[in-house]
Amino acid sequence: MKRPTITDIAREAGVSKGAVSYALNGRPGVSEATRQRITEIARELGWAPSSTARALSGGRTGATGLVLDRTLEVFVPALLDGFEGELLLRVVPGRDAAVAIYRRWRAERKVDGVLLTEPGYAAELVRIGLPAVVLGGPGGVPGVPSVLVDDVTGALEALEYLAALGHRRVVRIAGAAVFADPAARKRAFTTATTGLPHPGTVHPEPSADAIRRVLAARPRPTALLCDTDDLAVAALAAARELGLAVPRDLSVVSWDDTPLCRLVRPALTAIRRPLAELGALAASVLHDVLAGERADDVCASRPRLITRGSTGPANS
Amino acid sequence: MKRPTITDIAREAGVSKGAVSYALNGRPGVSEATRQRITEIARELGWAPSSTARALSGGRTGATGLVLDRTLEVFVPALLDGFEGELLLRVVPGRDAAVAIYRRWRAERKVDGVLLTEPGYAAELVRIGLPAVVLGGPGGVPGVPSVLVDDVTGALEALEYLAALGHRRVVRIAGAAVFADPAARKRAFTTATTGLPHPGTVHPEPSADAIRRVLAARPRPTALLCDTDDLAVAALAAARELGLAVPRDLSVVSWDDTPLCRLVRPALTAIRRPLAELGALAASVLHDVLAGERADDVCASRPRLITRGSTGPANS
DNA sequence: CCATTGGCTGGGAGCGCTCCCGCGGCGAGT
DNA sequence: ACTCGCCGCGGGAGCGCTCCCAGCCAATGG
Repeated sequence: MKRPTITDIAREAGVSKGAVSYALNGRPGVSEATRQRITEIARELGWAPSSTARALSGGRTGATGLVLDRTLEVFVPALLDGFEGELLLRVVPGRDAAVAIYRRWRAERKVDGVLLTEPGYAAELVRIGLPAVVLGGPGGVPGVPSVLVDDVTGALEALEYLAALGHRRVVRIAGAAVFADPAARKRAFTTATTGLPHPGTVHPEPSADAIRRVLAARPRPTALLCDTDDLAVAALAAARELGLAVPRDLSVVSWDDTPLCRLVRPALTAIRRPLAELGALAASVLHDVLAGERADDVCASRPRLITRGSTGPANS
Repeated sequence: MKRPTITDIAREAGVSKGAVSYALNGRPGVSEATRQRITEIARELGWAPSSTARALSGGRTGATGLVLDRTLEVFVPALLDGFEGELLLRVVPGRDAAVAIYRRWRAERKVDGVLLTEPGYAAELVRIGLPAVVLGGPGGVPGVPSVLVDDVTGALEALEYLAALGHRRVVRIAGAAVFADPAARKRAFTTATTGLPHPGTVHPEPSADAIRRVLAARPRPTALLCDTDDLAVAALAAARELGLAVPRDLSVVSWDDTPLCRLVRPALTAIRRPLAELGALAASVLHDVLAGERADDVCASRPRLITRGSTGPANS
């Protein structure tokens, strides 16, 4: 009942361990006939490579690390969906704890590389010497490529849609958007709204209070573009408290389209970002980095606007 | 710049590898003086144990596996919060894929054990030969202990609270609650409501349609106890569509208290389960199982009722 | 004073795999 | 026909750690 090793296979096949290793890894050094035979024996012995032995010998663990801040919870499944391979996950309370984990992972050779959920860590990771890929953030640190979502076209599409509905006073509620470049969003929003008679403004505070204040302004905005789904839900709540009907008096567009958007009433129109694709891209970029190839920033396909009940024609 | 190994430490300290190993692992066999010296040298050399070498030699990887179904997304952070150590995470589309992952993890010695999010896998895991712990579900499979949340007292507290508010017609909306034993919840609900003039009923279908149908019944229930936060949000939406004001015409109590409960309006009264504690318990129980000790089911501390705006006095 | 005990320690054999080195054997070149 | 070169494979040395075993020395009892 003991687990078979390549030594067992070698004995069974009458060859050496080395030959078995080459054969099973599909690399040159053995004849096709021998390879076939070895593969067959391995199959019927039920052999599977020991990840630990591989890791020791090869210096690679095959796992990628992800240190999570609590705010990201909702996005992990979507991200992992596209991510091939295992993720070693760790939830930490703050920045120092995160850096400590990165250090330890590096020292203990626990992971080959890590995914960063915010660009602020990139420089630190370079210092630690752990390969890393930034999700969604702006690049800039040499050796730490980013995988990006094109928030600019996403924002443009949403704003064009709102413009077509007659909205002229659009306010963006900026917030702690994950996998996003705040500067890019801001730029996209301001350039897209410069043609409007009442240029859209950006509100920097993500609190519910801020939303109430925005809605109390005169003339009142007819549409909100919220950086996160949470903010959009908070906006719905604020509108309700102020006696504003959505979408009659106010249209709300959200960013991300987590399941939450379909649960609330009215259901939220949202800019859906291809998060699964982001995960897949991150995996392949990290792979390139580990292979020693120079990896550049890559961009996922454009977001799509999902229209639901929270948007409608402007009414003033 | 090479990473120090215990051999380096041994050379530096003038002792053998074996002595270093014993000293750094705090086990008997070396004198206290030698241990001190070795520890000091290890520290100044910046030594950290190689997890891969440990895993190869010791047969333990130190990692726990968690295969995720997409429905659980929201709970992972809370769970991990209490879980000490790393979790190897994998999202899969269905049951077969999950079993395949378990098999592979076992064959490749990727993880020491796994956390199960539903009891249905327990028997399979025994067959595969992977140590496992069931989160929240009913036990029953020998060798696979469960960590439980006391849903009975949670349900009782909520129902007592509703009774005190004058509610006599309470309906439970059953759903796909995670980390829970459906049978226990049902039992708790039926026993707690047998004293009421209109005994509470359990509706087995978790859809929004079902909720609408429940609310269309005459006499209409005055309170709903929803198995999940999603269902509670759906209930709020359904109530709204039917012109029912919450909490004036209908009180809604939710189970779990994810952040969602505070975002919607009215904010949801919820039975908060100690999920972080569940994670911590799971870690320690799994530890016991791995140590070969017989582990029994354990129960986390009782849930707490968090009252918010979705509940109020009965109005009919 | 010598044998026995017991605490410390050095040596070394694995754990399962990768990869380098080198050796036979075969076909091709002159 | 002889040599050269290359292909296919065997042998073995690590990777860093754990843990068993035997040897050493001091303390102790007879």
